[in-house]
Amino acid sequence: MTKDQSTEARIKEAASTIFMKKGLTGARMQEIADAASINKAMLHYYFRSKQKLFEVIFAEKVDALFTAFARIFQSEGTFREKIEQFVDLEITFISTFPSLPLFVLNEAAKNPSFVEDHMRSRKEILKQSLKITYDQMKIEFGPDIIPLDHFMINIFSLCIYPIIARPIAKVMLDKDDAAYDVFIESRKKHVTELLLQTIKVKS
Amino acid sequence: MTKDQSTEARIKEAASTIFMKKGLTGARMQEIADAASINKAMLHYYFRSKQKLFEVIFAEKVDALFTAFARIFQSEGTFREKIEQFVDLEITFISTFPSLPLFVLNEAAKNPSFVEDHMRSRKEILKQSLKITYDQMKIEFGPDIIPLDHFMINIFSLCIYPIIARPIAKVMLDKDDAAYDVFIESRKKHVTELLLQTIKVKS
DNA sequence: GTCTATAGGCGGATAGAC
DNA sequence: GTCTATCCGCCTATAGAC
Repeated sequence: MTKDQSTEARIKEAASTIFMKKGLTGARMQEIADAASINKAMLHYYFRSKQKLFEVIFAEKVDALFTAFARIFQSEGTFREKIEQFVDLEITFISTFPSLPLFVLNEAAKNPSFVEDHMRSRKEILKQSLKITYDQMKIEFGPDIIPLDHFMINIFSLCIYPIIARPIAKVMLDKDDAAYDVFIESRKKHVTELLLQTIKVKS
Repeated sequence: MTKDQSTEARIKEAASTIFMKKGLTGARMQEIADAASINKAMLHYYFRSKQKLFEVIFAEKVDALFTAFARIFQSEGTFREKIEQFVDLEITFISTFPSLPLFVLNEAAKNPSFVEDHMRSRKEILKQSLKITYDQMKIEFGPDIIPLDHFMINIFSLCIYPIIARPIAKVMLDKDDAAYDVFIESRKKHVTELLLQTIKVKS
């Protein structure tokens, strides 16, 4: 928490860390204040209430997720290269912020309407990028390919779930943290091949 | 919350509901007491503290998950039938208790050591069942098949993630709840075919 | 075992000086 | 804008009667 930032920036950075780790209900205003090296009163001065502060942070996180995904999809090249890059970048991104998806999913589950409203405006960028890739698939492989819905969900499932399920998967696969990192790294190639191989999967 | 149960059973049922919905920190003892049609004092009489009550419930949920998975794996028949049944039963099970995986993953992330210790004793049943299916794969398809680790994680990812990501996926796929239910149902066949088709995927 | 009443403290929020 | 001091309600937990 570097001192040479505006107070508001420091608060947001601190709140981001604490909320991600403990969730809305688990976080304490005092803890956020400490992490930002200010006192509780300032939190209320800048963001009025805990709820408001949380909503600002949460909205930013959803944006971060969606824009990251959208940017990842905008890679250039052949269809194979696109998938390769997308899987690589997505796994890398989620690995860098491993608590982000669980945080979003969890708070989304607890407050569906709030989240849905916020995402609705963001999804078009993502859908459009994906559509282009999908059309490219159709040209290359013909019209009889995996439905877009399944394709989309498969990518996200295969990239994200292994990272958010780490504590459980570690135990099931008998791996320590280092070994699990290697495993996740190896999934980049595995998932890419799997996706390419299942373009013509029977519905 | 049927009245004709022991108090302890009613408390556990109520606590289960509330904790799953709101998490440890979001849940209120008063709320649990109300749901169980008793008063707060009884909660402490039976379970001493909120933390203890939570741990009992959480342990039960982890057990429920693992034993359900283990039982699902113990299906009989050809390899194809096994995969078919496993995917079908797993998606059905998670759909019936959609907040269970997110609850476990979330609390696991917040308290890794507690969870890991508890699971370590449970995992063997599951691993053994899966190993049998995998050996069957080897006999049928030869030794050059998808690594067990990836196979295992792929199954869970493809079955579980679409259900826990429902609020987000709904928006991305432009589906209402009914349409999303249909989609999840359609994944039973899709995921089965995908898994069967990728047994010989390049590592 | 079950209840009421209450302790005790934590945590979000505000007042008000500087 | 930033701080200290403080309010006040909520929430866990316990005491103690029945």
